[in-house]
Amino acid sequence: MLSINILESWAKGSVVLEKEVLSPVTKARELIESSSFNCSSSDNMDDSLTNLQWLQEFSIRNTSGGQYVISNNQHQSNLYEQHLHGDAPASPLEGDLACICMPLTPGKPTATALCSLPSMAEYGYCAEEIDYKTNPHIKPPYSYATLICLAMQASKKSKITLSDIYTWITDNFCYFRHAEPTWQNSIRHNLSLNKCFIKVPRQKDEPGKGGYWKIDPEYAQRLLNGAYKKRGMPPVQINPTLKNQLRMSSQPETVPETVSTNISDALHSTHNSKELLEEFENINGHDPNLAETTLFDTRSAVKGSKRKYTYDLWNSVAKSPSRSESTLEEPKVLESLEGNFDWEALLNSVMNGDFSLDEGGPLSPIPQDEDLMAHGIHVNPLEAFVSSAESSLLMETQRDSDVNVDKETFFATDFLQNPWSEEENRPDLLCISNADVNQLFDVEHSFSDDFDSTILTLL
DNA sequence: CCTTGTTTAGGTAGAG
DNA sequence: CTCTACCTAAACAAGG
Repeated sequence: MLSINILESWAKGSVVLEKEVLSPVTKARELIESSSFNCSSSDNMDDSLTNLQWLQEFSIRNTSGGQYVISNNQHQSNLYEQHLHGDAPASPLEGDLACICMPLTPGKPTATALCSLPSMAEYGYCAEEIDYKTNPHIKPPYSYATLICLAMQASKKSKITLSDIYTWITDNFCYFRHAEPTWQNSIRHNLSLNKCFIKVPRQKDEPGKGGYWKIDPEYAQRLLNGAYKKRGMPPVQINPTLKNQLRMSSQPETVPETVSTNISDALHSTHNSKELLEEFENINGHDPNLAETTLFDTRSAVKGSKRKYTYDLWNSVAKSPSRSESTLEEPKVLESLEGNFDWEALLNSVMNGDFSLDEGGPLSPIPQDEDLMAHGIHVNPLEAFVSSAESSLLMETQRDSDVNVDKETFFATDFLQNPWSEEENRPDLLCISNADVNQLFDVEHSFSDDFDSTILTLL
């Protein structure tokens, strides 16, 4: 039962997580993956936030350790076929190819993904898994701001240097190792222009050049009553320098790794890119871009014919519809009952206590069966997921809009309010609280000792 | 000289 | 068509 309260506390900013209780969900997800759960939908790919297809696409980590379970080829082929024919509903992670499959190796920052976009097929990436960590051809579908934020989160530090950002990105995304260094200019541009990023001057006694960067908590406060905008995933971009090469080859060419992929210890590489992205998605509705737009909803003010980049989150928030309004406008509920559903809703259902996972104690052994508890009743894990999500969504419709806190915004706000601990190397609230479902389900990923100490601190 | 940081300018693409 | 989000390029300055 604790997992529910855990997540509820998590939503409130105080996090209580246990290691073992989530394993049944892992099992459940395995079942979901292996099941023939079929979400027939005519939704286009942009309806990703209310879609269950992506859930089916999840690969589940093997709880026994070792290699992660990767989606079987047949499954991938089906997915690809569906995408090609346009009849496959898009997942919240539609463009987030890194989030479809799990790393092959625990703790190894591989963003393995199923390629399922026609543009990728054009270059021979059909039904292939893409590992952003090793694949230099495909540009990760994440904005620079997202990447910066991920790097910051990965650092587990309150501040991070520009070079650390570079390092993290190149360590986790092979594309940028092979790409022209202009992307670094874009990174700097983002840091400077985006008001959510604030520069922390380096102390005089600190060696090195340049300052540190962190997220401005002020904007977290401003975001409290704000809304966010969701934007679809950017198109997959092929490394232009490799396009011709890819065209020449009918098979995706394996480009040898020329750069070591070792992650800086200072960056606490236990957070790989995929996990971080998932965390963001979990916070912000599973859309990495949403993560960005939530956290760094930028606004460019047009002055005459000249655009000035202000990246003014405050203006954006002020002009955004109220939270309740945006909630009322969300058509997620019905869609979810029609076969599309929101992973966040599922998560919320867990938070609301609708979804009981553990019949033992907080530290009870990992159950070896696939049982789940929903409202005290044994249920099929798959059913549990679906029913809990649906019940949650139904409850959502009946809830007063004032009471119905927009958890996406809340999570994002929570993140911005508590981006990082001031204490170096201490797992901050974000890093814990937004531990995504994958991580929650991931026994192996586990929780560090300092995590436990942090929980005690928070309590 | 290189890195870092700021600023300006122009472009693409999706959504309304 | 406009707005918005995001990207790319480039110029420039400052500092190690």
